[in-house]
Amino acid sequence: MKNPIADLNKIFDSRIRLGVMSILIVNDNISFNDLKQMLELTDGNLASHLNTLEQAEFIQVHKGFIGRKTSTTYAITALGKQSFKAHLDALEKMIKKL
Amino acid sequence: MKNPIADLNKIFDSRIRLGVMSILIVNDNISFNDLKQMLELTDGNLASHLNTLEQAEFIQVHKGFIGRKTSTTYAITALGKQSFKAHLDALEKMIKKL
DNA sequence: TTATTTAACTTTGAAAAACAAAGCACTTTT
DNA sequence: AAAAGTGCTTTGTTTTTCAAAGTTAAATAA
Repeated sequence: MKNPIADLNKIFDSRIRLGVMSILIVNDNISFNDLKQMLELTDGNLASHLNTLEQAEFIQVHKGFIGRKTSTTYAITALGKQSFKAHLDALEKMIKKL
Repeated sequence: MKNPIADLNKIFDSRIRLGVMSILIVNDNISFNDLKQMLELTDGNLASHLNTLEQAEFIQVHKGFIGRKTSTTYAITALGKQSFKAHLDALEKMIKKL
């Protein structure tokens, strides 16, 4: 039998990062604060998970302005979309024996 | 918007425990060694994850014999089955926006 | 104009979790 | 008798998680 977890991406073990990705895959330009409120996290915790996702090039940061006020938003990258979908596929395959 | 990760079970963050559950939900009486080989883990690592699942009462250990040789097998409990399914439902809901 | 608040972080440090390696008790195989 | 397998536990290191506090810069309230 083949190892059923071999195709799961370690980065998506964390339900927080899973949550971020599932939000970003349907919403572009979500702000730090939106994510923080949706996922009910502290600043530091969210920032560090966003960092992990950014290092992996699964998300991109956009620093922009609303008027003259800075506004940071996050978006999923092509690689992120692909990796996330691959992870979901692997999950599905693992479970489809049900 | 409702927190999309609130219903995910923290115990199933680990892809190893996810793997164990996905094997046990379809196979009863899987041995330590079977799991170890299927998931490609060291003894210590597997044992500690099995312990976590046992503490949570998601799996049960059966110590038996094959002939006169000891044989330990693992099985999912009703609670384990229920919790695992609830987790998968939560995952599905989180992702169904796709 | 001074004070407070908000956004988006970074830094720090503690606690928890993951993991490999080695040891162990017991049994079977050679 | 020696080697090997099963199912662990113990030990110790590395990694990860997380909260709290500090930071910079702008916006708003007093």
